[in-house]
Amino acid sequence: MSRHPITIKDLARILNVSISTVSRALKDHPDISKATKKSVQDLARELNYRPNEIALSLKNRRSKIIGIMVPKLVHHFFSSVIEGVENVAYDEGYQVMIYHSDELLEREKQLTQSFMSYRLDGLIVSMSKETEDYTHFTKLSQLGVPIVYFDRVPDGEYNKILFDDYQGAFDAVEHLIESGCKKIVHFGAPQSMGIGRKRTQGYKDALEKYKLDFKEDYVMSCDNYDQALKATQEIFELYPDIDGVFAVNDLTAIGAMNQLHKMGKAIPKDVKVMGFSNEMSSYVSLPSLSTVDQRGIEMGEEAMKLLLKNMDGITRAEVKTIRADLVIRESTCKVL
Amino acid sequence: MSRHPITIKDLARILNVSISTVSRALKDHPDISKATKKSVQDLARELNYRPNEIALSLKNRRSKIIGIMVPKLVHHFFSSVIEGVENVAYDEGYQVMIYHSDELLEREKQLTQSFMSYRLDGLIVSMSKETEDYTHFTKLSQLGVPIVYFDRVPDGEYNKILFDDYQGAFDAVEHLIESGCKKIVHFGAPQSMGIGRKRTQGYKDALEKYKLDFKEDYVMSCDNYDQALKATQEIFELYPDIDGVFAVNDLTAIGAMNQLHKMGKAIPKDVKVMGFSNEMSSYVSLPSLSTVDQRGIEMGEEAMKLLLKNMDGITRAEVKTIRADLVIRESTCKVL
DNA sequence: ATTAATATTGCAAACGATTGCGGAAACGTT
DNA sequence: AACGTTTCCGCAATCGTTTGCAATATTAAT
Repeated sequence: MSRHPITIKDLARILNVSISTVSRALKDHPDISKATKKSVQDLARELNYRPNEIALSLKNRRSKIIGIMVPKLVHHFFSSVIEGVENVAYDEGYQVMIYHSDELLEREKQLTQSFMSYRLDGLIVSMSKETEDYTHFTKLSQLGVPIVYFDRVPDGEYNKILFDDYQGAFDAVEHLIESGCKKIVHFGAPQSMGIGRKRTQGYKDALEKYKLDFKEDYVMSCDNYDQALKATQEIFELYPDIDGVFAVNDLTAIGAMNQLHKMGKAIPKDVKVMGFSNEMSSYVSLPSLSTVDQRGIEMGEEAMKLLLKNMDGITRAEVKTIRADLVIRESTCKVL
Repeated sequence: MSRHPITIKDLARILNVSISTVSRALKDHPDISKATKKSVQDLARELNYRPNEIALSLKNRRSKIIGIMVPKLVHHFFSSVIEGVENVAYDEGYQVMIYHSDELLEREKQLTQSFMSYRLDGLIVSMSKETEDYTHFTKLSQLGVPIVYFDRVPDGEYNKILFDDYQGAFDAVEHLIESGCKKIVHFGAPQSMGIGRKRTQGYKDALEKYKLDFKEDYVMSCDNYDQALKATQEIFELYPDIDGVFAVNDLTAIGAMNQLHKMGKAIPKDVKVMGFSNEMSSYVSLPSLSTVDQRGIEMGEEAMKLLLKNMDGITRAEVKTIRADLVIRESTCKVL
């Protein structure tokens, strides 16, 4: 049944008018008589005519599509950013093309090429873990493509939407302290990653504010579930009187909780735990995990708004920071 | 810096040849002399020329893009299907456009319109929960757009990739029985949903095979975490000697486990629990949850392969079923 | 009735790329 | 020198749409 979708030409042929007349009639151009307009519009409706966006893209040199590139689809945070972007984009008549780099630099480069070939109008991107050299993005910028970075961003003067990792970490640790913790360990991401550094710094500064002793030993490089099991075992054998854990993400925190449970420590009675991200798992863990919400939807909305601004021609680099929200659950409950 | 990307015309102008010559030189057409070819190709490389896919789409009446429409991005299952689709698509030179219906029928319809406007080459779709009338998809088919449905599919003769929900459920319950359970409740999705019916049927048949008594009371309509907390409370107060739970998805199963824990029941000693889907949470729950893996990546790969077949002109409807894989973890451990 | 003004409509180029066909050199053959 | 081949290249149409400008038809003004 490969019948072509109907085009403006078909309408013109059927009604025995020129294609320009059809085109103008469809957009209510004043030059066209009421009668002609009506007949064209009626037929268009009847035949379910849809303009060919491809042809329009070619003609207008813009696609009305923007791209969003994320390193992982499965993370709740990225999914919610996408949702936020879509919210704003759809309202403005933009289509969203999702690019999934899968944390692969090669894939990322390949996708930027494809991005260019399809002449999308703008790009929102969070870089892969592997990405250190980001010239494939700056090249796009130089060609006049508006880009907004979020979360995993490059250094320098670019449009960015940032999550306030430092403040989130600070608040999280402060909350642990206020809940009664004196000896808090930190399971952090490698310090080569921006979020690793910032969250660790927040941890340190919160300790300092409350004059708690900071030990190098209390900071472990550990950012996933399985690593957390091992790291927890190790550190608690070394320092059995630790009473708080601040992890760089939720799964790491849950790993710590599960291992502590196995070691006979009660949460939150003996040890309090905080995660980071507010993934689904933190809601259903046992006990439920206090964490830091990254407000992904809001982040996506802000990113899209900033992109729209840039597509309108405003080019000065702008940075917007999203503040963290603590989500307090059982794992940090004060126990009387 | 809104300089246009360079086109075949630019190359032609610079080298003082016709655009047809450039076009042919770039594709190594035998009509073009070695010398000309070289100069064209060299310049193209130097100027980083990329063909305008939009123009090609218009000319060829095909976009080399396929769409995949999913109701939710955040579910691990859908994310992995997308990954599978991408794997095959990229190898075949197709770009993947992800459509996110967000479980909204309205959005779904809107997206199919947009899909048409962009003349994508094919569509892989899992329908939203709200979708009962799916004529917006069959209309696309009638226009010659190849469609492959997966997971949430319409009734009738269509291309489908199905997960064997019945067998997965059967195996899951059989596993519970073999682990020693005698009284197994089922937390199921509404019977209006296909997966609800099929998984419940698998549950019933497994019971029958082992001559276990089936009670209407043992089947509860309950398919999320919070509902599971309440349902578990209710059913275990009524029937304290239940020793097995089979839930329609992982979060429901985890809800059951957490409530049971609160009620002082030990898992897997007193009660064994099985989920369905193999989401991340099932790996990190306490105890870790036995579940049914839906092999999303494979499903995506099969879907894309079937779509490719259809885009090549094979039109007979085909149905492919993916068999379930049990993932055995602590929640169903035999306790000696 | 003639001219001017206005209301409608169509022609054709453009967006970037492909491709059938025809044409012009350059060559070899007699 | 005249012809046929071969080699290489350009013209122009095409995909679906928009739009400046020219052209025609209609009405009003004289």
